[in-house]
Amino acid sequence: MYSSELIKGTLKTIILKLLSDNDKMYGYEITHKVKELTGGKIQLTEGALYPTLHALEAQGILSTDVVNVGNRIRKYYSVTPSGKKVATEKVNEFSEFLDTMIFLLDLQPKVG
Amino acid sequence: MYSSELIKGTLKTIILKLLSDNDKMYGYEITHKVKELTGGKIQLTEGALYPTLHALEAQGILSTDVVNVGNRIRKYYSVTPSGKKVATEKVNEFSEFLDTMIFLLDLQPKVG
DNA sequence: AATAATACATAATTTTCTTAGGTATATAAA
DNA sequence: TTTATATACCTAAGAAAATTATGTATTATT
Repeated sequence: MYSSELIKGTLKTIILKLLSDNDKMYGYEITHKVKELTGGKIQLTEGALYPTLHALEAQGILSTDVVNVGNRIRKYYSVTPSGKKVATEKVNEFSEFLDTMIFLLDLQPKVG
Repeated sequence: MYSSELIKGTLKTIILKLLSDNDKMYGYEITHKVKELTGGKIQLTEGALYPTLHALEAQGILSTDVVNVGNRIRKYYSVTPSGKKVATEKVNEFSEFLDTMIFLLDLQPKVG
């Protein structure tokens, strides 16, 4: 688990990347997917996640589809057509930022 | 210039890396060095820098040496012996975080 | 029956940064 | 010579983003 300081500012980028790749996901699913993919090193908190999802929806970047699963609701989020562009830009900007930080901190990243 | 959101949480790491490599630097020098090294993509603001330097000093991670240059003062910061360990840990943690983000966002970093 | 997991949400507080200002000296340009 | 720019420190009010702590409710497991 990384110090929360490090993860600051990455939430929107992570959400938009996952939703770009997965067509539709719901909040609870996002937190678990991120935890799984990072081996528990990044754990999104609901207090940060839900307000961010709501904000992205209000900005027209995400759209929602509320589904009933038994007696429980599940709110699926998808990237809107106009949101796709924003998502790509966010990820690209983060990628450039990483390159800058790798240079600045003189790091040797593992290449996948 | 990256969106400020992206840079959030990286200030301490940047400061500690620069001071680890450069023995001693003063605040104004740090902002200019970072701007120079990143081609203007990262510009530290004084309102963020100085309080952080003061906090790191209060924590015993940095020590200061005030020098008179003409009639002006210049406050040099250095990493203390015990601070060296903190600095290394910070940079290492950031390095691991980068690897995690590269995997999570499916990025291909430039290798230096 | 009690606990954990699923699934949503908000509100108070804290952390961190931005914006905007303040002080003062030295240098370059108009 | 006055004005602007650069050097060099600093703080305080406010905004932004996250944490922590709750709250509601259903479903599955022990």
